[in-house]
Amino acid sequence: MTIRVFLVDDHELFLAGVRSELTGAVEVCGTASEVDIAIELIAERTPDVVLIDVHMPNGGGQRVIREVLREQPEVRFLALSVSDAPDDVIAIIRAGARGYVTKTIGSNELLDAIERVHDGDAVFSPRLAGFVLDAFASGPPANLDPELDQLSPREQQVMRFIARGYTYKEVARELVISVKTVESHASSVFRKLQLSNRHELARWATDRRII
Amino acid sequence: MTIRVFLVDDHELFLAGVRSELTGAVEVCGTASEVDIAIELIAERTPDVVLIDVHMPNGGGQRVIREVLREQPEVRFLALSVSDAPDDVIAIIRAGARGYVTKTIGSNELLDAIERVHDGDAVFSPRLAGFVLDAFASGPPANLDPELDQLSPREQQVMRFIARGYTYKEVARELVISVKTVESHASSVFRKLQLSNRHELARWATDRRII
DNA sequence: GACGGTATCGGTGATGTCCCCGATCCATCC
DNA sequence: GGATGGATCGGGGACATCACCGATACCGTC
Repeated sequence: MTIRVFLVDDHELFLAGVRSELTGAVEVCGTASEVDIAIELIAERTPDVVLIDVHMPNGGGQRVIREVLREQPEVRFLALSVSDAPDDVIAIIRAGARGYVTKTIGSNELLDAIERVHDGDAVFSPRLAGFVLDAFASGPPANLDPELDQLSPREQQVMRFIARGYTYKEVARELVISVKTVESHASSVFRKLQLSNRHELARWATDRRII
Repeated sequence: MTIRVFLVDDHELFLAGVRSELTGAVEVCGTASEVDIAIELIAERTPDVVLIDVHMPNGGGQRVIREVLREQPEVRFLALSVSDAPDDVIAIIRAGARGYVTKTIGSNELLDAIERVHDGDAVFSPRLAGFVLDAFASGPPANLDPELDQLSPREQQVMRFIARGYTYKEVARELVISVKTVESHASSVFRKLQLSNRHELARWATDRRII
């Protein structure tokens, strides 16, 4: 099946360019040039991969990533930026992006990067690779945590609420499912992470900057 | 009644000097020249005020303050240091010290500082005062938090355990009291801080770097 | 000596937490 | 096409949490 890709960039010309380059190879299921619209549309279209610009008014790519991952942890983000500044890379990876490439990239390489991110790889432009490894050594970026991958998307979602101190009832209301289902997911989370209660989970999550 | 004072400094000569200067005016109930020994002896002797050096091997004065306050929140700490570096002052105050004076101080002024700390005042060497006020403006040092003073020492003690995720039963075992007493203290804490459950308390405490 | 605050302990009861057990539905994999 | 695992839901039960009662005792202040 073709990969469903969503594009976010505040430069509409660039958006159109990328769209025409990608069409045929992947399914471009939507585009947005504003942060708030992007968050809404991604929730609606449920793409596999989101190509996202870093610098945008009203919160930038980071905000989109955080907002979307809270509700849809299974969406993969690939940052696409003109900048190769370390701070930008760190910020966007910490927000939860799975990769970072500069806009100098060619369409073939971009397609390759999209496929690799879709398969779960972390992708970085060659000249960023060395720097990224350094950053990993000092502080591991949140979402590439192998322990998190043990959890199904739904379990991650429930886990984030529990760690924030929501009661099961509140989580059930948020996700529009039954309390018993929340209990099931919570039990799975505890078992998989080898934690014994929600307090340990809260500490676990804050230590890893997941919440 | 005379104030019971404990001295901690890794320079034994200095320790002896201060001891002889203070004896008569206050009761020196013990001294220590190592961090671990200090923690043990303070727990045993329960002094009113601890005079403590900032720079020491194995954790420094900060570690002593944190460890002791966890179990004995009513003990007052007065830092006594050769340094007047802003970083040192910030660190030790954040750890929970009630005052900071340099070793250039005379015995009369030191006695006065001890009495004022014992009475609950915050004491700083004159040339540090301006700097301290600046620090307050940017980030209020943890333990001079007015909200914390609403809580009795016992309540603070219980609060710290609760905020760390201990169950009431575990707190009861730690403090060797009944579960019902822990519940009473917890209820008082919630009422005084206007919080409704332990999760809010945990967030409240971490926001203020109390735990 | 009365009063207020702290520390201690107990009972009752509603609700929340977490475990055990069960079940159905659906997508993917071999 | 059956096996596997995820997502959904339910019952029952042990225990934890927290509020609202109550009580006694020790302090210090006024």
